[in-house]
Amino acid sequence: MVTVSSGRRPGRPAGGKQVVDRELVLDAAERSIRRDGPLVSLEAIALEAGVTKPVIYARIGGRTELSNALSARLADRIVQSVLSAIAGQPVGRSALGLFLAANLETVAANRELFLYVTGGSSDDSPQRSLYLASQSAAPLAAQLSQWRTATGHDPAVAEAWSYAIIGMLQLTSLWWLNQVELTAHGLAEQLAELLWSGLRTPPIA
Amino acid sequence: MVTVSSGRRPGRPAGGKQVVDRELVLDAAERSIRRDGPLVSLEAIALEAGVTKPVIYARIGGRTELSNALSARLADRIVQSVLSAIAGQPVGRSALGLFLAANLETVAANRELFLYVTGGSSDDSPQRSLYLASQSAAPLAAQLSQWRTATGHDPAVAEAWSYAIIGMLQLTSLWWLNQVELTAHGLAEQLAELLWSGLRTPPIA
DNA sequence: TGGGTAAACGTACTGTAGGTACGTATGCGC
DNA sequence: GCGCATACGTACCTACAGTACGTTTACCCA
Repeated sequence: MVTVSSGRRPGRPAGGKQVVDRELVLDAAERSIRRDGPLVSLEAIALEAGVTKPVIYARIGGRTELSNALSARLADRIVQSVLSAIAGQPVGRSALGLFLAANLETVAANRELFLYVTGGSSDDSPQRSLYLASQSAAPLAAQLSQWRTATGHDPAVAEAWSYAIIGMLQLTSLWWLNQVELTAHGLAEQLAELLWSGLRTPPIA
Repeated sequence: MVTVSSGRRPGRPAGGKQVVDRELVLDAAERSIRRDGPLVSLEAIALEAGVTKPVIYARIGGRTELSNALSARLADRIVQSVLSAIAGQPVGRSALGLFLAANLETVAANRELFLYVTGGSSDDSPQRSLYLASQSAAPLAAQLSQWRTATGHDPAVAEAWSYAIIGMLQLTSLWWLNQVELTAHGLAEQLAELLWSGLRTPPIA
């Protein structure tokens, strides 16, 4: 009898199917990050998934790719949350507040994952922040561009503006997650005021 | 004869003064980062400084502290550059444009350092982004708060807004540094428009 | 003037984590 | 029932952050 400690065993599994697929690895990575913080090692993640390191590499491909894959997950959650929050709302300050609040709430609900993705150590960290950002920025840019055109303005600013808005959210989230004495709604309102009306709020007259 | 390869030699130096002080180490770190990118090892930095690793630890204290010290340097350069750009200017959209342009130009002039500081690998990356941000955000918040009060508005938003603006700049910088087909001035203008007038630019009527 | 002490620093080590080469166990087709 | 491809674990290499310790030198006091 050669029972292995883990449930997993070497050898080709029956059915021609991998026992632990890519999604299960990502699930395990998320659990590990939630439990141990953004500094988890790949080995710990592998252990959590019930496999060994080379399997992680076969499914995902290194720490950078893992981070990208998790970025995609988080970005998707954010986008979904935002879309369902502003569904049916007319473009306007109210919808903007909902957009921001949904963003903040989703980040808060995925706190450790957000920290992992925006800062966790990797080989090319700067590019990774961009990777997460670009996934949220792309749909936003499309919306902005469309809206600018519809209101008779130049849509050329859409891309820069979308990165600006995402960057604003990313850093305020980080700041907010580290001290908080503000509800997501409260912070969203403050940001909405800035973003909707700009700094040029006229003197009270 | 026991000549050491390097110019440095062990033993207590004459004059009771350290040969390589903290500032020289930071200079060496900057040179290394500029030359080899944000992934330089501490050993490479030590070599560049003409000393060995333990000296780095004695002067600075680990990779996190090194990053913080360099953050402080970069933040200081940005603040100085911004101050001299808007000196004497009245608060307004024009000054805002100058503020943003000065920021972008300084970041571009310290490209690798910026990448190191905002993303370089460390143990607690997320906090480090905040560290850099907080140093730029603090003076900005003070200004904002003062201005809001002067114009009869609630200054409570100042802190959140300053992080929002810094975050906007941080991510747009990162995005801009990675493709650029825009001058610093051009991007600054786009951001100034958003930040000054807000999304609520009225339909053309 | 010489010996003891403290300062400064390099050498050499440890631990950890990312990434990889290789062997081995199993299922499937012929 | 025998090759062959597949899937996986074992064991390793490498790089780097961080540290213990020994050695070299200056300073100071007798």
